[in-house]
Amino acid sequence: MSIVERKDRELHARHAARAHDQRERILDAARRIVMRDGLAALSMRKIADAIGYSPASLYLYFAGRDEIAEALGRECYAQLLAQLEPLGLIADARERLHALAHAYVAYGCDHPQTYELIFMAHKTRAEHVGPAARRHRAALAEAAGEPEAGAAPACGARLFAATLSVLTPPSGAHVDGPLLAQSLWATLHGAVMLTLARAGFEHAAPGPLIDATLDAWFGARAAAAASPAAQAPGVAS
Amino acid sequence: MSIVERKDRELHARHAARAHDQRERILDAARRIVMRDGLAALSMRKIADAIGYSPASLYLYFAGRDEIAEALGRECYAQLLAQLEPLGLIADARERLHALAHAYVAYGCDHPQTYELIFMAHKTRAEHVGPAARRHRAALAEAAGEPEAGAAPACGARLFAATLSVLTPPSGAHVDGPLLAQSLWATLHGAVMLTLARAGFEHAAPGPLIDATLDAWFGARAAAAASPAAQAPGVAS
DNA sequence: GTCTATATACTGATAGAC
DNA sequence: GTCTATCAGTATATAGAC
Repeated sequence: MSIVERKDRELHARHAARAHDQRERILDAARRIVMRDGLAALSMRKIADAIGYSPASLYLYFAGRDEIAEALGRECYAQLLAQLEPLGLIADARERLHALAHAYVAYGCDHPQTYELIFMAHKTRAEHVGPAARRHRAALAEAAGEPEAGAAPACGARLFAATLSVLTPPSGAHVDGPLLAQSLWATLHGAVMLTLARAGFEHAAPGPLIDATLDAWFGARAAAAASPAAQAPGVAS
Repeated sequence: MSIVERKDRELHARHAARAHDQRERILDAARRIVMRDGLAALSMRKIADAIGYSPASLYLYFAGRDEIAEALGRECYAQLLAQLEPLGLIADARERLHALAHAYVAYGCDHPQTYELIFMAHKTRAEHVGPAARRHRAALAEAAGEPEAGAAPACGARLFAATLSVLTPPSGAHVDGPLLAQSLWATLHGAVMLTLARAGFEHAAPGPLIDATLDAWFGARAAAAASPAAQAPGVAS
C-alpha cells in the first residue's frame, strides 16, 4: 500500500497546488481590474476574459464574484497592516502615533481602490454578510483596541495596542484607552473617506488635518514638555 | 395676442406642474425602495413597476438611475441639516457641540440607507461625477467650516460655523478653526461609517465614543471651569 | 479539468410605433 | 406621453462534449 498511497498523496498534493495556482491567477486578474477600473467594474466575465478562461470555469475555484472581492479585500488589509507594522516599533510614543496616523491616511488616500476593497467588499452586493466579511470585521474591531476579541491576524492587534500606550499616560486616571483608540481610528477612517468622496475638490489636505487633530489631542502635553506655550484648543483658556 | 399668450402660458405652467408631479411620484417610489431594500436594490424597473409605468417613461423625467439617486441624496442631506439646525441655536458652546455631534452620529446610525444615499449616491456607478454630485460635495465642504466656499445651502454653513466658536476660544492663539472643524467632522463621519460597516458586531457604541472624543478635546476646559480635576488624556501629565 | 452552450433573471438605456 | 420591443450588459447555474 505504500507505493499506491504515496502516489495518491502526490496526486492530491499536485492537484491542491494547481488549484491554488489557478486561484492566484484569478485573483491576479481580478486585482488588476479593480486597480484599473474600481471595484464596481469587477465582473466574472472580465476576469475570465483576462486569463483566457470561460466564466463557468471560475466557479470551480470561487463561489462567485463576492468571494473573489472578499479575498482581495483580505489581501489588501494584510498589505495595509504590513505597511504599518514597522512604524509600530518606533520607540517614542508620540512619534509612533504620528507616523502610524499619517501612514494610515496616506495609504487610504493614495490607494482608493484598495481602501474601497478593504471596507466595501462585503457591501457591494446588498445584504451579503458572508463568513469572510465577518472575520474581516472582527479583525478590524480587534485592531481598534480590543486585542482579546479575535485571534487570526494578531499583528493588527499588536499594532494598535502599541498605540494605546500614548493614549493612557501613567498619570492619567479616568481614561478609557480602547475607546479613545476607536475614536482616533474613526477620525483616520473618516478623513480618508471624506478625502476620497470629495476627490478633486478644494478641501483641507488630509496631512495637515491629521496634524491638527493629533496636536489637539496630544500637542498640549508635548508642547508642555518642550515649551510652556499652550497650543491645543481644548486647554486654551 | 393677449389671449393666445395667456393660453400659452397657462399650458406651459400646467405642463411644468405635471412634470413636477411626475418627478415627485418617481422620487417617492424610489425613496420607498431605497428605505426598504437599500440603495443597491434601486432599479429603473422596480420604480416603474411601483408606479405602474414602463421603464422607458422614467427617462422622460430623469436622465437615469444616478440622477434619481442624487436627487434622493440631496433630499436626505437637506433632511439631516434640518434635523441639526435647531440644535445650532443652543447658547452654550460646549452643549451645542455635544448635541450636534450626537445628533449627527445618531442620524447616520439610525438611518443607514439615508446616510448611504447622502454620501454614496455619486459613487454607485463607477467614475460618475455629475454636476449634482459636484454641488453636493461643495455643500458638504462648506458645511465643514468654509462658509465662503459655496452659496446654495447656506444653512449648513451657518450650522457648522456656529460650532466653530467652541473651537476658537478667545484666548487661544494658534488655532486653525476650520481645520479642527473638519477633523471633528471626519471623526463623526468615521464613527458612523465604522458603526454601519460593523453592524451587528460587538463594538463600542457610538454614543460613548463621541462622548469620549469630546471629553478628550474639550473636557479639560469644561472640567477646569467646573472642578480643578483634569480628566482629558492629552493634558494628563 | 475545461470548454461550449444554454437557461433564468436581472440591470440601464434607447428606438420607434402609437 | 407612453408604450412595446430590443440591445447590450450583468450574475448564477447547469448539461454535456472533449
